[in-house]
Amino acid sequence: MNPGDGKYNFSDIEKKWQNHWEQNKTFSVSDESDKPKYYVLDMFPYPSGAGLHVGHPEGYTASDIVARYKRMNGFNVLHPIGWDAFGLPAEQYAIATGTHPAKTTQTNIDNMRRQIKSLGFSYDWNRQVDTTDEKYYKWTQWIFLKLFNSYFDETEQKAKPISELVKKLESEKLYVTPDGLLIASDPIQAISGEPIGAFKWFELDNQQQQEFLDSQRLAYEANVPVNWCPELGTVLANEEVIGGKSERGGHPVIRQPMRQWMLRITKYADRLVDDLELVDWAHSIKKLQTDWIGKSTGAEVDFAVDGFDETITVFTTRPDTLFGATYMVLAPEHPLVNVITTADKKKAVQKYQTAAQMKSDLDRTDLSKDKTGVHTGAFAINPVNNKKIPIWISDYVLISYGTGAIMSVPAHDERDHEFAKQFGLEIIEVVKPNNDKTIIPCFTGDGVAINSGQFDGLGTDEFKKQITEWLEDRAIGKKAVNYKLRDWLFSRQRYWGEPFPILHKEDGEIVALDESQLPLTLPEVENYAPAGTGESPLATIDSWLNVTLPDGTKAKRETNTMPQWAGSCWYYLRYIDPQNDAEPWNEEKEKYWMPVDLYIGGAEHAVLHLLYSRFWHKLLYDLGYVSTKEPFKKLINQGMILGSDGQKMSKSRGNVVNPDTVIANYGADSMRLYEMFMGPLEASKPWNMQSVEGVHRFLTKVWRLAIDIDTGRISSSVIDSPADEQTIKLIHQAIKKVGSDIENFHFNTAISQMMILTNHLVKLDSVPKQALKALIAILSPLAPHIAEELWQKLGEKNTLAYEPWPKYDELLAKEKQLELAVQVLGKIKDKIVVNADADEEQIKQIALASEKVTAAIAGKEIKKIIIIKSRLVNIVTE
RNA sequence: GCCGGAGUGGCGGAAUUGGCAGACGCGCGGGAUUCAAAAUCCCGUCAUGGCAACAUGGUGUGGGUUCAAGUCCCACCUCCGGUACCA
Repeated sequence: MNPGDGKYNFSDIEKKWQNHWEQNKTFSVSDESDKPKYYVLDMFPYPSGAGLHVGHPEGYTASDIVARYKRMNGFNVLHPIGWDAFGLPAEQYAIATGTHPAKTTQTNIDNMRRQIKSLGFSYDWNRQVDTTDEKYYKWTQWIFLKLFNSYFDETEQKAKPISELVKKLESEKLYVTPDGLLIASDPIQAISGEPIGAFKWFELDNQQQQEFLDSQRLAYEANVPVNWCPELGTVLANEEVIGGKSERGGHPVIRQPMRQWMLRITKYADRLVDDLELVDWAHSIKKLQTDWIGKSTGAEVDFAVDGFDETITVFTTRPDTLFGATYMVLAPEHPLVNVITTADKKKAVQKYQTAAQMKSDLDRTDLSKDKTGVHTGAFAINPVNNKKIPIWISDYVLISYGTGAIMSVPAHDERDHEFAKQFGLEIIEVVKPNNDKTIIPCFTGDGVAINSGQFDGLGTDEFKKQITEWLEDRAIGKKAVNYKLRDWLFSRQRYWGEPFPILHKEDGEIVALDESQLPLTLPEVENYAPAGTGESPLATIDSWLNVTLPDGTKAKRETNTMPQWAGSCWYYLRYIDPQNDAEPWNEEKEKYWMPVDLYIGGAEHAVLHLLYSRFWHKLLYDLGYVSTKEPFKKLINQGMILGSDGQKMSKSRGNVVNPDTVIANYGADSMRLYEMFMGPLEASKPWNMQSVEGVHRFLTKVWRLAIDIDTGRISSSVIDSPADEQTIKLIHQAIKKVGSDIENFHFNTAISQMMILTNHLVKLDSVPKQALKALIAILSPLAPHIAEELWQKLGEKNTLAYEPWPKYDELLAKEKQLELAVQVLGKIKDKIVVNADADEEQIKQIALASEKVTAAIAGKEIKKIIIIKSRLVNIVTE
């Protein structure tokens, strides 16, 4: 061995321990243990061709530190990783090159796995999941079948098997109304015997029964408007449409209804809001979800159309402003538009409807600074005062919210106000502010009713209550709730996704595959491009598409595939029992591991992924497959890592940092430490390569503290003798602070504290072995490779991974002597040193004895002396 | 526009939640070691004035509460993130 050979060789050390952990299956975790469980989950990555980005390891490092810390504290820790591997990039690459997406995906997974492994995370690699693996998506399809075969029981507010609904219908506990609603045959509900106009189950023919059941399923088919590009022969996502043209090629895109699969997430809207109370998430994320769901309470009101039998129902949150409704607006797509439009207006209305159809949802909002609209020529009757009000159409009213129609109160709604100004419509004020005398042009707040007949003088809340009753008494309105949340459009016209386990019979009947027929795997195709008919490439594979059922009838497979969200909706459950081929997970194991104790991931998934998986979880809960109402107990969103220029990292800016480079130059431990040292986990912060060097220097310092770099053996200055008082104090302070900082996710200050301890230890002539061991132990969750290596060099045989977290003594961590600031009127005049156990009187005497203090208070009267033990003394003078 | 979050040295950030502002790290300046360099170590580093002890000011801006404010209250400015006519 040559001088210097024993220096900190991170590459060898890190490789050595990564191999050691792998070969010894150090982090493979058992489902049976006496220890308390702890489930730490990372948002699993999409295996992109670009590989890992420095943003990924931030969350992964944080969760790994917690996982390792919890292991050392006696928990049985489940810490898995997997691959969210369906996705557009692999499919686009397939369209361009003909390479099977599975092949691209596998290459990318291999690369990303190598990168993740090179960071030394303590994942249980036996539990990897891959959403594109048919052994995995078999169960994604299984959950889809659960959705398809369930309905939502409104009275119990939970999902139930649709077979139970059939039983209730057959036994005539429920009837079906002509407009497809369920009503109870219960005598309380239907006082005078049989509900009028409702059908008993046997009164419906087979097709009607099927149609009715389909209308109740949590997964259903519907015609919904999509971005259809005839030129490209495909449906486009909203992001792929720019200014009404396709992003690629610039071809026109129209909003066209097409057959799509939908999931009835809206049935869970209330529970998705209410159960946020049960989880420990950042307030801002909860609010984001609540706003997304957008529950609003108000009333539905029927307006008669003058000269027609039809009525138009509107939804309003302000029924108290009914007297101010001076006109009405329908969405251009509203079905009654064509019925009520007068002959002289037909042309203009149709022109407007076509124009609206050409615009995407985004354009309808973004580009229109001025309100547009057309009068239909028809009039409605305001039910509160029988006034005739004009009916307009305008694209500021959305067909997909509420009833697709509004009553317009231009005096108290900004959008209506703007519209009325634009077209010179009447504005009547019906609310005045509570205390304000001045009339505000468009007052949208609560106040007191005016110009509202017998309701004048009522406060907004009271008015709402009374008018709703008034409407209900006359059967022209009722209380109603609406949500911004829409049913989830669940189908994509793509190849690279989970196929739906659904068959369409020739007579139109929809049949689900039996669970025993799963998985329904993807066929091989020649060409990955869309079929051109709005269908996926699957529609072009006749051998896969056409099926003959056992009874001889012919059917076609569903050619849509599921969106990328599907696989990520439940992966945290599969980790619990990833090899199980008989069921998605074992019940006992689920009870043991769930819920996820800590979930770390990017804030970009704050709404959709978390909402969708909560929805699926609630379905599974209702059906008895999972034991918790909510899947994720605690959620942390790591902030974004920016380039050194403070900008978002991107190829075009040339500020992307590749983790491989950092690991090659400084090692995984330095990388991990730096990611955590940058600042608070949840904040976004810029990368600075020089600071990486800083934490690297710290690790080198720890290494030299323990190791003689010439021999590579434990340094002769490390001795087995008791530490001095100061050292003991710093050790105990460090154990305490690092532990509590990890529990609170303050990794940056935990590292600072270890630096303080190390800076002290290197100054000592001899290093007490116990001090060194404590430092290594508390460093190990953050920088596990160097810690394991030093631990071993100190003669320890076992991995540090399950070594108990060092204990600290509160008394020993305390300062014996305290330095207090002495202030006069809040300004520091001097500092004094007192014993930690000094009482207030003693502190006072010492403080007043200070020359600088006596000088400062000379000639003044002392009014008060404030003593904050261990902090300061403040002398208040006249 | 609306809703969140944040503004602290040259930079990243600390500050027991109302109690010594700037911990820790980067950078920078000076020094030691070295033939020299790298590495390492030591000293300094908020601003202004002063050789210095020290004094004064200082946490986006303006006001307020308090013995005491980065922290609490009111108004405003800037940046970042989300959202987009949801009646």
